[in-house]
Amino acid sequence: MSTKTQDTLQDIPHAAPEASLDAIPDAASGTWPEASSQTSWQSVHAEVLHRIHTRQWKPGDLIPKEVELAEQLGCARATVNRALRELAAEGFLDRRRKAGTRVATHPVRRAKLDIPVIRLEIEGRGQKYAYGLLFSERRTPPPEICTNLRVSPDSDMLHITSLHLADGKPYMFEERWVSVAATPEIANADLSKISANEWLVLHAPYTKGDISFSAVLASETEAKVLRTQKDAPLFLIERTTWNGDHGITSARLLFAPGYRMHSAI
Amino acid sequence: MSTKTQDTLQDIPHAAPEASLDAIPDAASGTWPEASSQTSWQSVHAEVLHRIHTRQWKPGDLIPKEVELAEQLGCARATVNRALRELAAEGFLDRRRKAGTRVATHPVRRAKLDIPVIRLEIEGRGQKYAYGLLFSERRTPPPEICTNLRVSPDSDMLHITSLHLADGKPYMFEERWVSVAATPEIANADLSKISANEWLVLHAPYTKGDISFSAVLASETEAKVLRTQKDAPLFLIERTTWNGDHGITSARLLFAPGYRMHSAI
DNA sequence: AAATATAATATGTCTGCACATAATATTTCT
DNA sequence: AGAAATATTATGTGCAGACATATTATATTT
Repeated sequence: MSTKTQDTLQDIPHAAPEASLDAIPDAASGTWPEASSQTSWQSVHAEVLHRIHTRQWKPGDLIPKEVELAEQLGCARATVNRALRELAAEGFLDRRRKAGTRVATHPVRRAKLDIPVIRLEIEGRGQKYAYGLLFSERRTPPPEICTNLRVSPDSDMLHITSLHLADGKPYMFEERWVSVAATPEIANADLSKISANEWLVLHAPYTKGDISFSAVLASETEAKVLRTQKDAPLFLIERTTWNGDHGITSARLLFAPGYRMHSAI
Repeated sequence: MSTKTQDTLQDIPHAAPEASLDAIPDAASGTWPEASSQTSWQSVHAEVLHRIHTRQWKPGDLIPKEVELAEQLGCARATVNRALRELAAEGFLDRRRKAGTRVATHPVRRAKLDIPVIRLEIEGRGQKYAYGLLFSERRTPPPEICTNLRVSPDSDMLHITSLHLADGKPYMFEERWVSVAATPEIANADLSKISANEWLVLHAPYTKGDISFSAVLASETEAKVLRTQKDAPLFLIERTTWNGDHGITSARLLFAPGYRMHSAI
């Protein structure tokens, strides 16, 4: 899967002394598009990453400053800046204003977890999605929800449990509390048609959220709903969101045994 | 008013009536003083996010084009571009070249999981970290590792199991296979002093990685090592990394009961 | 009417320049 | 010497202008 990045790397080093921004003749490159003409920030990104990977620059090393690199690679400082900024955001570099840029000593790997709406997750795998509303009531929340969402014990809330299925098999069991005060319109939504999850995504924006992952044992009822054994190991996602100071919703998502969440890093 | 552009943007936050504005806790909040008379991309970022949160721009809506926004907010297009680009990267916006920019209909939330070296994770919580090498051998890998790492069944590998402790209590049980061919120097490392995890971070860069999370039951031996019961629910991280086409290492990280991984979104 | 070429357009990126900011290095003062 | 003021410097950000590229909209041809 060596894309053209490799090639561009090779190209970078020879920086034309004069040739400023004039159209570089495509020369012999006529092969694949977007190959040569652009000494882009992506090339710089790739080149720097390459130097890190080949250990020309080792963890902790101070790398050349932006102007120097720009000169070396034959591009503008802004371009180098863009590349280094992204690399820093990805955790490969540490940058500090007057101190310079160095290779991260402890590459805190940032796994980017895309957490799509459950329906899309299932459909994305080519399975058939189905959804069932199990239970719904409007009442005051139990203490732990109050703590979680930081709402008062007498708030008006919706308590919903539902089941998401993939190809007809139980996939995820959702138990959710929604603040009606924060999103009054949900009282009118037909939650047997659209999942609360999805409704909220479309109608209740949030500014802040919290998500946690853990492993738990299936209780008797949970096992029954998910059609598995009591004490089966279940993957649990707990999720809470706020809009400003308003607690919006708090959910417990229990996945059927065998569920694996994964990601590239 | 006075000059030309400068003032306009600082005013933005006030543009909206009442309430929700103060809901933005951090970010630009502190920096309202006249200090920066220039319009920052962060202000634009905040303003756009604000309009999304207040549903002036709803999911699916097409928002003004960059030049218009730039004019509206009194800044350069590059500045708007930077803000919108970040918002798109964060999953709030969808952008396509001639089609324009619209509010994401299914805000795929990106949880950024910081996965630090285990030692730092523990020390970061103020606990005392300890590490013990349980077992180490050099041999050919079992089939599933071959598949995982895509190496041949007769490759020279290191098989290591170790235990990480927090405040003296078992925290994580690690079973790892390392390709000696890919990183020969590891044969000389003293893995009773430094964990393979940490050694690899410093000496074996990788270009590609894969990580997955799931819930499993503790086997008898796993339970014993982690000082818990057989069939306890354990949080499992499986991790594999490559450098180019070379499989580097594949690890199974089993966390003691009660472990929760979490993140803000 | 369908297929194809052509124009229009919003975003993507590069450049050169200027100034802001944070941190370090140096000097000055007590 | 130690503290405080000052200079230095690498990164951070803003701007205007130009061109590149992807896509859509429109015109033209078959």
